[in-house]
Amino acid sequence: MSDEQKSLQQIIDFRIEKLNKLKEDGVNPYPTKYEPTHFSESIKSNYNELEGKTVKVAGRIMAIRKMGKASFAQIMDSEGRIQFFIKRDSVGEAVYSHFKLLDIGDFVGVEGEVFTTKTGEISIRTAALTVLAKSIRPLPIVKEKDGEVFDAFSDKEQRYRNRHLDLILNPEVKETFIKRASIIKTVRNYLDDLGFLEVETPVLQPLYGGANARPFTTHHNTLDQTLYLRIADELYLKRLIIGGIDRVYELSKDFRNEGMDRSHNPEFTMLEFYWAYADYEDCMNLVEELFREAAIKVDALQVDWGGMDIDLSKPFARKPIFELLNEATGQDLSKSSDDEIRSICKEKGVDVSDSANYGQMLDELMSKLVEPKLIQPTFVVDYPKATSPLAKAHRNGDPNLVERFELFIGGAEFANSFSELNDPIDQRERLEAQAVLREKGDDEAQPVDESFIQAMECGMPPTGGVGIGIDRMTMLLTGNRWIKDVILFPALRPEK
RNA sequence: GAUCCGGUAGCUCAGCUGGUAGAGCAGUGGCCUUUUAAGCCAUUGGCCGUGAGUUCGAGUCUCACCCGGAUCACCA
Repeated sequence: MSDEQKSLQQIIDFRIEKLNKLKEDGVNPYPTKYEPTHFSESIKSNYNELEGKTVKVAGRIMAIRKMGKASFAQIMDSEGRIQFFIKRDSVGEAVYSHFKLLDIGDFVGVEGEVFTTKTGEISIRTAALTVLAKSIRPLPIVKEKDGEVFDAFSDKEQRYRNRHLDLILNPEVKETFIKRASIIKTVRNYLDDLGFLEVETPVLQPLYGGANARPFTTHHNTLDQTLYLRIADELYLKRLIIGGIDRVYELSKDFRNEGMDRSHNPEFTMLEFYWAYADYEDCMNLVEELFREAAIKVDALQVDWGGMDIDLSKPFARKPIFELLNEATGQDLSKSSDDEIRSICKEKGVDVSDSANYGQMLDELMSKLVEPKLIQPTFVVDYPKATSPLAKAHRNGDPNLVERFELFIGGAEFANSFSELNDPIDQRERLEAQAVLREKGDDEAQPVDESFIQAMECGMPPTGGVGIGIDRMTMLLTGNRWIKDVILFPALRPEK
């Protein structure tokens, strides 16, 4: 009996039997079309006008309560659920017998007048019942009373592996993805209105760059060429800035061949935009407004994120990284040597590898001591040059700093931005320094992209650039703590 | 990658210090013409994640592996 469990097969067999009975009785269980006139929730909210009127609704049967010669059942459509009442004396023996062959999970069309039952539930008194699709595999049964849910379909593995069931049975899932679409639409509209041009750049790249991460590798047969799935769009978008597209953005899937956890999925959605003649402060203002705009659209100006009350309505804080680090360590790290910083790491119980350089140690101190405390939206500004090979040196003349910010909310990073480096000689030196790191075994350091540097040598205007993790933004604005809950089909190990 | 927790019927779960696998829902057969976790009677359904081991005997104990989750590590 193949790999199906016996009892499941039994259920399926029964359903196929019913399917065949319907066919034998001249019912097409899979017709081509049905035209509903109304949806469930709008019927309820417009009851005063619709009472006694005939409506047609279509949806999936989610509950059946049979009482001999009359029954109640509930169908779910795109708006919600509504109950219909079906009586043998009203629809006739034949139709009623067809109804009795239906199961939870089947699609039906119901036509009848709107009324209220004795117990006060707005319902449809069925005059005509149309089978729209018979299901043969059972749905998990979830019941509910007074807001309390029984036997919830809650196993995370099952939910992610069977997203269709998750969507049917856990209404908040659909809600999250409706909001996700709304957030993305808001982002697009916002940038479009400012004159940014949306573009598409290669996913398959001969050389990857624009971030520090390990890539996925693939191979083009005809070209007999190794290609990488992009880890960022940055270098291509800057070529467009060089080419004269002064405001440009891309909403794209990026791919990073790294660990997975509650905030990392191997493929994820990233917004990057580049803005000629602007600097990182302009970008900061834009990002702040963009977040607020999106939050308003999905009603999340104040949002509970895993017990943290995040307030996006107030101006975001802006703090230099060394101010935060100095507060956290009680030392002026901007004036400390590598060895001094190493001993501070030790003192504060922050693990760093022996080979960690200045930038990596500061990174580590930030992520252990500072970032978890950045609950309300905070722009951390003015990063050390060592970890920012694509950012412009700070205008204040400090040779160790670049004009860069990262946005932290609820202890997590949401955006990364800088005044883009447009000095081709400096850029070449910095990428070559990355290449040295690479040779020393840092497989996340970026390779030198000669054609990118050559493009920059043709002249690149001063530019502000930003990357925003759209999945994380969605997590925040929908109150979800797991990236898997904002990605419809998150990466999972294959089922054996 | 490390540690911990979990995997038992289609679903949600119980199963004590080893002694022949349980409930509710769903399903099936009845009864039931205003129910709503509908109800009542009867009833089907298990490679107890996989594989070894210990034992007279393993869902239960040991080991390995697979899948998921949590924490940490790695990582924007």
